[in-house]
Amino acid sequence: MEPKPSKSAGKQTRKRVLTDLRRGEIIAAALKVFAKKGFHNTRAEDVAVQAKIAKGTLYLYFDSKEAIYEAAVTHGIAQLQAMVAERLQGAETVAEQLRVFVSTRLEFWSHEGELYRMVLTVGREKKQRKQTAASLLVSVELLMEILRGGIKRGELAKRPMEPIAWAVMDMLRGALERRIDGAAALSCEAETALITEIALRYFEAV
Amino acid sequence: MEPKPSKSAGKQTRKRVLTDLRRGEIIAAALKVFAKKGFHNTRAEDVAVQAKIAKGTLYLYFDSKEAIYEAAVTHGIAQLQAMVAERLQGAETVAEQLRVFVSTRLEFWSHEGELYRMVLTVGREKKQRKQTAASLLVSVELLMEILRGGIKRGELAKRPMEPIAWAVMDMLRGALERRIDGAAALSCEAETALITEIALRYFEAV
Amino acid sequence: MEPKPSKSAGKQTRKRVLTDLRRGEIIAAALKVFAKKGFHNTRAEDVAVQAKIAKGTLYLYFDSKEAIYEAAVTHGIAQLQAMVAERLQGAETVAEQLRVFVSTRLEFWSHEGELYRMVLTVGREKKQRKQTAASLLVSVELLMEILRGGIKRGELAKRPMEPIAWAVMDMLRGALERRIDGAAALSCEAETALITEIALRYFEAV
Amino acid sequence: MEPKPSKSAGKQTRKRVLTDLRRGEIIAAALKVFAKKGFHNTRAEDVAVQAKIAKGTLYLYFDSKEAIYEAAVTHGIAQLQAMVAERLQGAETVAEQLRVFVSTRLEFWSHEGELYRMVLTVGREKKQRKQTAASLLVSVELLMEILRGGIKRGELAKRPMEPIAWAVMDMLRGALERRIDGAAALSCEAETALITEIALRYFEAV
DNA sequence: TATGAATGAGTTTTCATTCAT
DNA sequence: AATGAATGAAAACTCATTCAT
Repeated sequence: MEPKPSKSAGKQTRKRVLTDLRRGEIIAAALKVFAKKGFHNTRAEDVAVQAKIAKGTLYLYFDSKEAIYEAAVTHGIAQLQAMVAERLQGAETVAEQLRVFVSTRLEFWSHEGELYRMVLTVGREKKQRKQTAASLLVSVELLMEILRGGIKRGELAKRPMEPIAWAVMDMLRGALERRIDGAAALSCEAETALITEIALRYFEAV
Repeated sequence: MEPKPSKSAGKQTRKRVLTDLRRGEIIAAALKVFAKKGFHNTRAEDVAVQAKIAKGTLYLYFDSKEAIYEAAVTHGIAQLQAMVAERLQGAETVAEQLRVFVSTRLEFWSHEGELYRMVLTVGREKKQRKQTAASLLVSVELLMEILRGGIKRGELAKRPMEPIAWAVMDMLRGALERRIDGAAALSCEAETALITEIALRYFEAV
Repeated sequence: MEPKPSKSAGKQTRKRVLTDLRRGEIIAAALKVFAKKGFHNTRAEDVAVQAKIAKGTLYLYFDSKEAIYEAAVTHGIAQLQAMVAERLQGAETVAEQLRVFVSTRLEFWSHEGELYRMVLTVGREKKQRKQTAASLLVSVELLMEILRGGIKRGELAKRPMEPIAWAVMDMLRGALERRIDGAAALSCEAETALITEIALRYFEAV
Repeated sequence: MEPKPSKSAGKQTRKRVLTDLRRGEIIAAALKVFAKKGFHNTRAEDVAVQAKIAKGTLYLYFDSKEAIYEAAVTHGIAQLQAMVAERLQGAETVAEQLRVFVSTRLEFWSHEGELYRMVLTVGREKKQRKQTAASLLVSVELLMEILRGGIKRGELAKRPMEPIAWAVMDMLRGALERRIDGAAALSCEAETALITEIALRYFEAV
């Protein structure tokens, strides 16, 4: 009935750190098994085994199997967005900004392949659809902001931006998946270059 | 393990036709419910109810819930490929062929949104991954064939084709999903024009 | 999510009869095990085993373990009340009516000892308290009706009835429990006579 | 299996007193929560929280959740019997003794409503049944002793005593429960008077 | 002595699949 | 062929009890 007791939201440093540590371990374990076998085909106990704890212990740190998934995704997304924001600091031209936008994402998810794969399988189910869509939207908006800057500074011709922004996201996603599936034909850099080029060509005057 | 014996592969015409009819009805029903609630959240009985038959009857026509999924996908893919092949007959220039390639897919899946959504959710799970990948490959190869023709005929500059082929597939997929999710910003035609243009710009001489 | 499909509430005679039969068997089995081991110490599977069906089958006929309990009680109470009402038909004097009221209950529950014991253990828990209290109230009101008739006809002195009505119910309950526990000192008839006598004495003029 | 070794049965006064203190606190806490939510729906941790100690500490003082229940009951019963014995000192006539017997019980349990409610729900389960029955028997015997005295002294007619003794206990219990459930119609005194009157009327010569 | 994180057996319930009719 | 009642394996989650600190 009562919700988990406010999960380490206080500030008792010692306990809080330990708790967060455990939660982190569980998330990592979950990532591994969810990615490998899919969310639905993974039993809560599989996660526990992977995390080397007992089944019941999971429920000391999370309310449900779903809660673990959500925590994992939220955590990953936050990390990525922070990283992108940081790297964008040093980029001045549109071309450079685009490159950062694309390559950071590509690299991040290449590392976090398990998380990515998990999002792919679970993220499309009804319940998660909104969450997934929302976080995509944030990315598209950032991208449009970048393009808008380029147009304003005259680096790009004035053309509708939204469609190409989505197209970039689509290509990014495709590249990512092929990477994670081991079916990538290009290096990270080459892939980045390609997507960037396509986007820039779209904004060349006719 | 063994597939249903009466896969209607024999030649008793009467019975075979009836069987195929039923299988088709079941597939259509499955499509509807799988797409709506997701594969895992759909009970075999839901499919049966939708198909207006009894639960047990399902198993006269399919070995398992999974088998229904597979049949549905295979069936859809085959239909699509036939349609594309046919429409390509009348297309001569690369631009026209690209347009057909893209718009046919867009239209087909827009109609078959349920099937598409199902593939999206289920198709990424381990078991189905190969099947999904294989059918994608077929499409990419067809697309490359089109591009190759264009280069040969001098309509396109000579550039590496595989990356852009995948990029087209990615954009197509993205467009499709937004369509199906009701989040599409462009009409089918506009979407097609955009993707085609991007592809062609890529092949413009520098 | 959806409630059981309106449990044989229709009128398709064949199926309905069969379903009710099964439900009855399950209730009987539940009575046995709940009474013996207590509601909480009985696993759903124990009921199934007793009913000689599989665990899952329970859930074709009832929504939950609790639902079985409720059905059993409701069923028993209804039976009892019908029986009392019927036997009261032939009773004219207060003394006779009281005798019927008491003895019918005593006999009924002696037979339905399992049900009674179940009500005793489960019926006091928060959730069921209201149900139990309500059905008691019905009995007390019937009893007061009987007494009121006696006073009106001058067979009894005019004294407050409610307290003695409850007292009769209390004695009845005690007698019942000792019976069921095998600790009864008197026969059913003697017990009935005693309680009736005590009630009547209370109404003797001072 | 063995009861806790340090049942404070030894004689190290200091430790023993402390231990008993703690046990008492735990019992009081248990009473509160068991009465409120029922034995089965109370988690060991609930008791601990109520007692403001840690979950593990419970098990330093009691072997199990059940042991706490038993201790609580035993403790309560002992208290009651001591109180009744004391108050009976000053009572000389049967009427007076009956009044004391009834009213003391009524008052005691009214105060200890939580304990009483707990006994009601848990006391009927197999394991506790004997304990409950035994302590009832003690009361009935005391009551019969009182009645026997009355008969011997000629205050009461000579009639079988056991049945009426049980009847008194039954009415007492009923009155108690209605009190605790907040459904009592009479005051403690009126209730006592009623029960006493009924018992005495039973012993009036015909 | 006190703690509370960890454990894992045990419980309810679901649902793919079978099979007697 | 068609049915749908029956099955029982599995899965999520709970909680009494233990034990390292």
